[in-house]
Amino acid sequence: MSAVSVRDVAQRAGVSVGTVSNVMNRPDKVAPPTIEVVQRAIADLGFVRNDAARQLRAGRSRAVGLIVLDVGNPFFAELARGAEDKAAESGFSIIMGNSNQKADRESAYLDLFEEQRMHGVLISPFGDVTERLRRLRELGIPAVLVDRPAADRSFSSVSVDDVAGGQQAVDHLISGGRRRIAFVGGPVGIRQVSDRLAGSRRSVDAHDGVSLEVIETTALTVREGQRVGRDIVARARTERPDAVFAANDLLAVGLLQSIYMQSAVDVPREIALIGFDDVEFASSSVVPLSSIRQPSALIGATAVELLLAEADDPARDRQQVVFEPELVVRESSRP
Amino acid sequence: MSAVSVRDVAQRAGVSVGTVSNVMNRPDKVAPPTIEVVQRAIADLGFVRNDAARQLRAGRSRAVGLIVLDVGNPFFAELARGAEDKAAESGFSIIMGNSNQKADRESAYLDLFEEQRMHGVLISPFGDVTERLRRLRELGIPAVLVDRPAADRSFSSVSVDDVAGGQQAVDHLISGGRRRIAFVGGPVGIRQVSDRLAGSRRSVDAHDGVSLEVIETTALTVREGQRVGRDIVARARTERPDAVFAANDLLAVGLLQSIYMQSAVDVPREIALIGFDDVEFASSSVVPLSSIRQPSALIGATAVELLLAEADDPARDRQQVVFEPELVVRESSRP
DNA sequence: CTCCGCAATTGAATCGTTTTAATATCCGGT
DNA sequence: ACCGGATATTAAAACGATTCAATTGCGGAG
Repeated sequence: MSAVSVRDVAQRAGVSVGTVSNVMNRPDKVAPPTIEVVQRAIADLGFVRNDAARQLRAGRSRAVGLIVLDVGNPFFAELARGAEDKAAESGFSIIMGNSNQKADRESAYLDLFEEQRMHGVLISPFGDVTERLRRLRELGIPAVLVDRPAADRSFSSVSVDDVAGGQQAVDHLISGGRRRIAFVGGPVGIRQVSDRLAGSRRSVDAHDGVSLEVIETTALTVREGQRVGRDIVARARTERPDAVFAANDLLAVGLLQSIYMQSAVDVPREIALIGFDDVEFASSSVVPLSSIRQPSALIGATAVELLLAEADDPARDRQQVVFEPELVVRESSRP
Repeated sequence: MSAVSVRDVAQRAGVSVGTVSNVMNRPDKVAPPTIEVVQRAIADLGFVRNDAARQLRAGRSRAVGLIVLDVGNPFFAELARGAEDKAAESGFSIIMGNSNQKADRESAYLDLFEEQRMHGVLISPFGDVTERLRRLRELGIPAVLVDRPAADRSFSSVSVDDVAGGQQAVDHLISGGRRRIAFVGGPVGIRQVSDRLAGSRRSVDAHDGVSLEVIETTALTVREGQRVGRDIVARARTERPDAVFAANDLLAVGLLQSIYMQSAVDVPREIALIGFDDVEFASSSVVPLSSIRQPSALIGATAVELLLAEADDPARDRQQVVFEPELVVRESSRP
C-alpha cells in the first residue's frame, strides 16, 4: 500500500514541498533544472497527486456532474460526448449520473454532487429541482439546464426550440399533402412533449382543412409506439390519420414496426411518419425515418461552456441558448 | 458563498466537533438528546459534509469508477444500472466514464480514478490495461473486469461464456436444418468476438455437412451490419448462406434491414438470423430477433459485489465468475 | 565595496473531517 | 461516603496538497 506524497517527492528531489507543488501548478515560477529534478523524482516514485487533498484546499472539485434522464437514449449519450470533449479542453472531467426518470435518483445524485463540491452541475431535470439548484448556487456550485429552458430564466440553459421543431415537422407533413395529422407522445407533463405538441397545433391552425388528433402515451419508448400503432391500424381505413408525428424517434420506430411491418399499411404512402431527435438509428430503420435533428453534441459542449463561465464569474448574466432544430427528410415521410 | 463546516454546527449546537462527527457516523455512541440538538443545528444551518475532507481522512473515496466501451450500447446501460443498484445498497455510488473504444480516453479515466483514490474500478477493457490495473492495485484500488475474463486470472472478472454462447447460437441454427452458416463480426481482436467465433466453429465441427463462412466487420454497429447484408444479397442465390450468426444485436439489426427490407430475401425462410446480447430492441425489431441473452444487470451487480469484497480484504482470492448465456428464440430464426 | 532588487525557494499555515486518547459525568454497590 | 466502571463528550492530531509571507542567493548599479 504505497502512499507517495509530495513530501516524499520533495525529499527525494532534495527540495521543499512548496517547490514540488509549484512544479506541478506553475512551472514558470521554477528554475528549469529544478523542474527536471522534481519530475524525475515524481516519475521514479510513481507519485500521483491526491485529488481529495487538492480539492479540500481549493474548495471545489475539477469535475462537473451531469445528470441525464436516460443513459440508454442515444440522444443523451451523444450529448454527454459533446460535454466531455469540451470539458477536457479545460482540464475538467464529466461525471455522469443516470436519473432514469426517477425523482429519488435525481435527488440522490444532487446530494452526491453537493457533497463532492462539484465545480458545477449540468442537468436534464425530471422533477422540480429549481429549489435544490438554487441552494447549490448559494454553495458556489452553478448549474446549467440542458434540453429544457428554465421556467423563470433564473438559470442558464441550452436547449432546442421544441415548439419550432414541432411546427417544422407538421408543416412538412402538410406540405406533402397530408390533412389528418396525429400527434403521438407523452406524458404531456414532460416539457419537451408539450412544446412539440404546441408547435404541431400552431402549424395545424395556420392551415385550412387540417385536423390534429392527439394520442397520448405513458412513456417515450419503442413499446409504447408499437401499442399505439396497433390501435391505429385496428381502425377502419377512413378513420386512420394519413400522417403521424411522433414526439421522439423511439416512439416512431415502434409505430413503424406495428404499422408497416406487422400490418399491411404502407409507409409513407398510406401514413407518413416523422420522429424527433434524429438518433443514429433513425437513418437505418426499416423505412429510413424522417426526423427533427437536435445538435446533441453541440448542446452538451455549449452547456459546459456556459457552466465554466458562470463558475468563473458567478455574477455573470444567465443565458438561455436555444438552437434551431433541423428537418431531416427521409423515406418515411416522402410525399 | 456559505461555508458551513462541522465547526459551525458544533458551535451552534453547543457541543464539540467530535460529537457532531459521531452523530453522523456512529449515532449509537451519542446520547439521544444530544443527537437531536445536533441534528437540529445541521438542519438549521443547512450543513452538508465536505466529501473531499472526509476522503482525505479516510484515504479513499466512497465511489466506484466504471469504464465502459460505449454508453450508447444498451447492454452497458443495463449493466451500469445493475451496478448502481447494488452499490447503492452499501452506500457507494457509481461514477461512469465512457472510453468510446479509444485507448487514450480509457487511460484518461484511469488517471482520473487514480487521482480520486476511488474505492475500486470496474472496467470493460479496450486496450491492454493489466499493467495499469496492477499499479492501481498496489495503490490499494482493486479492479474487476466486466464482460471479459482476465487473460491471466490475476484479476477478478464477471463475464458470460462467449464460446458457449456462440455454440448455442450455431447449434440452434443447425438444428433448424441450416447448413451454410455465416458468422458476421469484428474486429476479431476484440475478445468477445473471437470467443463467439470459436464457439461457432466448435458447433460446426461437431456436425457433418455444415460449412462456416466468416465475414469480418470493422465494428459492431448497425451500419456495418447493413453493409455486410448488402454484400450477401448481391450474391447469386446459391452462394448465399442460409443462416447468419451476428456477433451482436446491432449488427443483426443492420443485417435484417438490408437483407429483409431493402431486398426481397425472406427472413427466416431464406436466411435465418440470430444476434447476441438480447438488447431491448431485439424483441421489437421488424422481424423479432433471436438472440443470446446476457444477464447484463446481474453482471454489473456481481462485479460490484466482488469489487467491494476485494476492497475489504485485498488478500482475498480473485474470482472468475462466468454466467451461462441463454438462447432466446424468436421469429428471425424459426425453422 | 555595499546595497538594492529580482528570482528562486522555503516552511508553516490552511482546508474540513475523522479518530483516538484523555477527561468528565453519573450510577449502583458495598 | 467512596469507588469501579460504564457512558458521553472533548480536544488535538492526523490526512496531503496548496499558497503566501518570509528568506536566501546573486548580479549589477552606484
